Amino acid sequence: MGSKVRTITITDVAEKAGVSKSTVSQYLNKRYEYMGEETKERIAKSINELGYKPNLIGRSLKQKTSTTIGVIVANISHEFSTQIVKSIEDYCNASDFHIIVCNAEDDPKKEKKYIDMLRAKQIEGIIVFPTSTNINLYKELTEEDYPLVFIDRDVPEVDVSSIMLDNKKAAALAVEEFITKGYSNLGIVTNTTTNNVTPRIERVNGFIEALSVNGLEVNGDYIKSVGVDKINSELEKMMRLKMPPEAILAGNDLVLAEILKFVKHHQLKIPEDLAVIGIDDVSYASIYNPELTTVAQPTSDMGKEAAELLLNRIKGNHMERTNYYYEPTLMKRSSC
Amino acid sequence: MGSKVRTITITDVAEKAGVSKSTVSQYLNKRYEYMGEETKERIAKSINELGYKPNLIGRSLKQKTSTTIGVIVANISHEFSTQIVKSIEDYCNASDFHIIVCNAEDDPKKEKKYIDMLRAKQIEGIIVFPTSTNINLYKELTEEDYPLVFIDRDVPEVDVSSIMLDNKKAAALAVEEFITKGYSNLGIVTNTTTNNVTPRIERVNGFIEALSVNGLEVNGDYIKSVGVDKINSELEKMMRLKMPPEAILAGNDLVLAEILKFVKHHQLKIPEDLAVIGIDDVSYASIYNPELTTVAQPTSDMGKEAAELLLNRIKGNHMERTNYYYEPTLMKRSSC
DNA sequence: TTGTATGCGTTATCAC
DNA sequence: GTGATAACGCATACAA
Repeated sequence: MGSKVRTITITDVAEKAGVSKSTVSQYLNKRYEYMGEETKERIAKSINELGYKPNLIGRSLKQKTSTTIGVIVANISHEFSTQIVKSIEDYCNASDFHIIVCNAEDDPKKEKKYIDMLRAKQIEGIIVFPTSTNINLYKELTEEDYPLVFIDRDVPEVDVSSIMLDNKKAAALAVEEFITKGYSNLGIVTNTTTNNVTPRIERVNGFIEALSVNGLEVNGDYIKSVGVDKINSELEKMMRLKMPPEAILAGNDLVLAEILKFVKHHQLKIPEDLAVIGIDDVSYASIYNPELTTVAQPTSDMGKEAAELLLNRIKGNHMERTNYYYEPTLMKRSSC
Repeated sequence: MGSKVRTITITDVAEKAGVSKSTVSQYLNKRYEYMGEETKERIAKSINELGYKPNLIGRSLKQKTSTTIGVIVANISHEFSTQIVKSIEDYCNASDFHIIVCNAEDDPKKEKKYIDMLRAKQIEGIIVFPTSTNINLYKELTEEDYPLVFIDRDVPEVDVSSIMLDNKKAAALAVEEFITKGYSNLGIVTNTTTNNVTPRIERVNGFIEALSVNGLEVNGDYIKSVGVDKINSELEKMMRLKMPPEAILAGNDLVLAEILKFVKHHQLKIPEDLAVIGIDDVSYASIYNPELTTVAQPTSDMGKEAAELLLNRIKGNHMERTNYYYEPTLMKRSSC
């Protein structure tokens, strides 16, 4: 371990205290019940003097637990991800669990690699932002009864609980706000939906439903799901229509950034020339000019729930698969 | 690990293949030299059929290595931190090392807790954004020859290499840009420097030096290092001076956000009423109105260097303590 | 109340 | 070329 000093073990403590290894082990695990006061003190003293630190690897091997869970985020560059991670960590910290954060970078291969690694390290469970391409891998894990919780996205084919935003409602909130402000030609731009990432699909569906419910016409030209690199050209097309949209809902933070770039480049005014709402309450929403109206996710609650669910599951409380839908919040500002 | 299925081990593979554990172990560790082709094949077959996955905990215990390093970030909410983490991860990934990310939230107690935990888990080394309050802890680690690398901040009292921005130069770049654009009453606002966080101090010093070098007067009223919650009131004071500053350098992303809030609240125009440059190239710099001139850190190079340094150290190449100063880049945009 | 013996899954030594 | 055996650091059943 890099240290030249011989690492000191429970045996050293035992010798120094003049007791056996097992007694020291009992002490470490706070099974004081039948232990003499004097023994306790001698052990405590030896531990201190030797600077003994228990080796968790030894313990893990014996007990087959590691008090550690893994978190595989789809892409750590999203603010959403770091907020969730922070919340998971808070909860785990309070429960004396550790977390290993892995960044799959939207790559199923990397995701698989990390899952394998975490299992090999005897990590007790994983919270995943699933890529939806590793369905068979997820199935394998559930068949082996390996504790797993999804967050942000759902994988219907697999029997795993998922913590999600109520994406339909998020879109509906935005649509209603647009309508309240007097817009009726509404558009939505999201990342590509071809790889079945559920939030994107649900947001588009929620958007369409909300239009219908509010008696507005659905215009296919105003609905685009494309890769981030193609957003700009799609916006070009959309805004050159005879009747361009008056307002656009951005499916996430990256899409929002693309839209703002477009607006800036064409020197449009928000909201006069184009009204905008973004899903995800980006860090600069309230300092942007104009301030950006957004739909916020309760990341803190969502992360906590995911961690709680997983830890309970690890502690043996088996529970049925449930999807948890969290309420989005409209942050009214001035971009609409 | 939660699986009801009995976990299958090297022994099972050995039995099934009709060889001994040692032979299987050799195979796993690719010491094929004296191994019969046929034996290899039988082992490979057994591994496949049984779905055997090596248990890294067992290996760790025996070999006293974990091929894992820890990264303790001061505060994961800074974009800077996630960029660094991403870069470290890339490097480690390529070297088949794993990383455990911990978030100290600027709390030395948490930092200590994480360091203890990582060591107990036999993690082979740590990259830290140091809080500067755990000096004795760092000293202990170096005395035990435990691999450690600092990033972002320096701790002069401790014999550990550090990867940093050339903070003085960063401040100087901003000052020069201000001067080029014709401003001469320059100010700087940073987070509080009372807790000895070196970048903040260096940025202020660099700022002052750059003023002198360029023949400008240093005005103490224009130089503020205060907690984030006090920035607004300090700005109020500063801008109410008979002669307020024409331009302000923001010490980091959080300070920049506060300044932008202030500007917005007072309906000032950037750069006409107040020119602004921020250290840290925030994600919204190029979409803000106006686009924000910033000083960028080469996060990718910095993270890579930190990882490389630590991994080399772990592999035994002892090296003298060195501080690495990385070149900042001025991102010329329109806020100045 | 404490000690002895054994095993967790792996690798390393050395004999065969 | 391959296999017995011990060891890593710890926890636990059982004995004392």
